[in-house]
Amino acid sequence: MIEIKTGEKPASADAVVRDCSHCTIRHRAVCSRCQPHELVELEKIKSYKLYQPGETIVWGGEPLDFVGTVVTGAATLSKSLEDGRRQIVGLVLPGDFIGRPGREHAAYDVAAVSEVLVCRFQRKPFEELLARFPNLENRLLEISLDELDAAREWMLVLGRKTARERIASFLANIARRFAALRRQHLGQCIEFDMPLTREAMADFLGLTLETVSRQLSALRRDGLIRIRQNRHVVIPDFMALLVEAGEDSDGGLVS
Amino acid sequence: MIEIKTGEKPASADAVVRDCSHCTIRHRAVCSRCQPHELVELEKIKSYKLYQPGETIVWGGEPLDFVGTVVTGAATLSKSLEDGRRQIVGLVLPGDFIGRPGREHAAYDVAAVSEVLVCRFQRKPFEELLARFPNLENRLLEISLDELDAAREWMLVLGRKTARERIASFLANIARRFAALRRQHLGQCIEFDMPLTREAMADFLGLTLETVSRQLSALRRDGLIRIRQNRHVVIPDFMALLVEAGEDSDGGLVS
DNA sequence: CGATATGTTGAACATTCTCAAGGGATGTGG
DNA sequence: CCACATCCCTTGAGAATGTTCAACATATCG
Repeated sequence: MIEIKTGEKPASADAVVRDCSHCTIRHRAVCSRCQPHELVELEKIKSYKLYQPGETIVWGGEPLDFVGTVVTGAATLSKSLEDGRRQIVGLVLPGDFIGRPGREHAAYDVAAVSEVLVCRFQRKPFEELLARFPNLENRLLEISLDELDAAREWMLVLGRKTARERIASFLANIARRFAALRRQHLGQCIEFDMPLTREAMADFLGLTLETVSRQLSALRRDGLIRIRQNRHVVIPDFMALLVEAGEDSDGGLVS
Repeated sequence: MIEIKTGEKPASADAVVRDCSHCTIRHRAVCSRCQPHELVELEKIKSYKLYQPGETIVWGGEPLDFVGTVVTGAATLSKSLEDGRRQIVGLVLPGDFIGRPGREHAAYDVAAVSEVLVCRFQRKPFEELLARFPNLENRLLEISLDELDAAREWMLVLGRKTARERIASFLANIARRFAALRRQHLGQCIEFDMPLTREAMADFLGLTLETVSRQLSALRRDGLIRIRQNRHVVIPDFMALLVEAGEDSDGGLVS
């Protein structure tokens, strides 16, 4: 089974990936449909950078001269109001794309929550390749439409779900994404290390960290989840969790 | 000044648009960058359809065999939970795109809130043109990224803003979009007919219709807006409204 | 003009937030 | 190896924002 690092330290980060042919997440990345000769062009404008937990990868509003793909680790996309209220608008996991071609300034803050390895492309040359390689633009369009669907799904969570439903929806989402990365099935018992603190979960869910903590405790009491050492989450019955999330009964296994 | 119909009945709908050269919203639409010979190809797979207020344009989950652009009128994109709770995830105004190329089934409900004229393309042939015309795919990517930004902006509203701030944000949003359609400036006093009922506003804002009504009354009492006949809104001082929305002081006029 | 839709306002209630105190894990230096 | 500090998390009590239920008002449309 292919082991994909998400929270753990990649053993010698620089050595993990050198060229695209050994890349662990290329099947999901923006370059997944590129031909060998196209990859050669991409590699010319590519560089890897490792970010430490807590480090800011992109400052919202600042000029951004690269785009790229997260290879290992987890990062958050967030927006804030002037008085400090923060909303996390996306969780970036391995294979996910960062940055917006065609835009000078970043629209969001991007922050590493664990150690994060990013495969970065200089933005301007990348935009030229986008125009030249339909395979690249195709895939970026698909990725963007998927993220749009995910964002709108989350609007339903933020606008209409209760605190308990939000927590359950969030856990189910994370479980789905980790299962996809590990190529696991969701029918069985699934477990993972929660990449976010309670405070970050609250900022994702539009709640306070106290409410997050209370609802997690409630789900634990009700036997829907188990928690070890605050961060390790076990979901014994995924379908039962989906019911708590207020989702379609079959929404978890299709697609 | 160019008059663009949004809420009003288009005088003889079928006659308004015949060929793309007279289209009122082509500068904003998915086809805005197409060359004349590309428009010829698009016109072959194009047809217009008029929807009545309240009519469903697309049923979420059902097969969808067209995509297209709204020419006149306003429609909502929404998702619902099984128990009936509803969240509007987008407001579709003239020039906006409907549907997702490459997907068999619709992800959201689309419903006309006023009389809506849609310029429809058969989905399969449209996808072929997408692959052949970079100008078309380019523009669709840009549109999708803009909608993604808008969706994430709205996540901040739903997750972190108070009822009063949500209403102010919503009014400011609508004002901005109508001003853009009419090519008006936002510095001056702006007015428009609210396309949504109080209930639909509530479904957009993640509130109840009573809270919407109360907060609108409060904004009216505070002199930030004027309302005539329930639907006609006047914003005498756009910047003051932005302050109530909790946004950057300069966020309204740039871009 | 009456009927139905839509919108407003009030009062009681509920969920979530705020403020506060304390518990547990992890890491560092003595 | 232990004491201590820090960070993260949990739990409680009171407060507040928004919801629910209800009555009434105002448009709109036949």
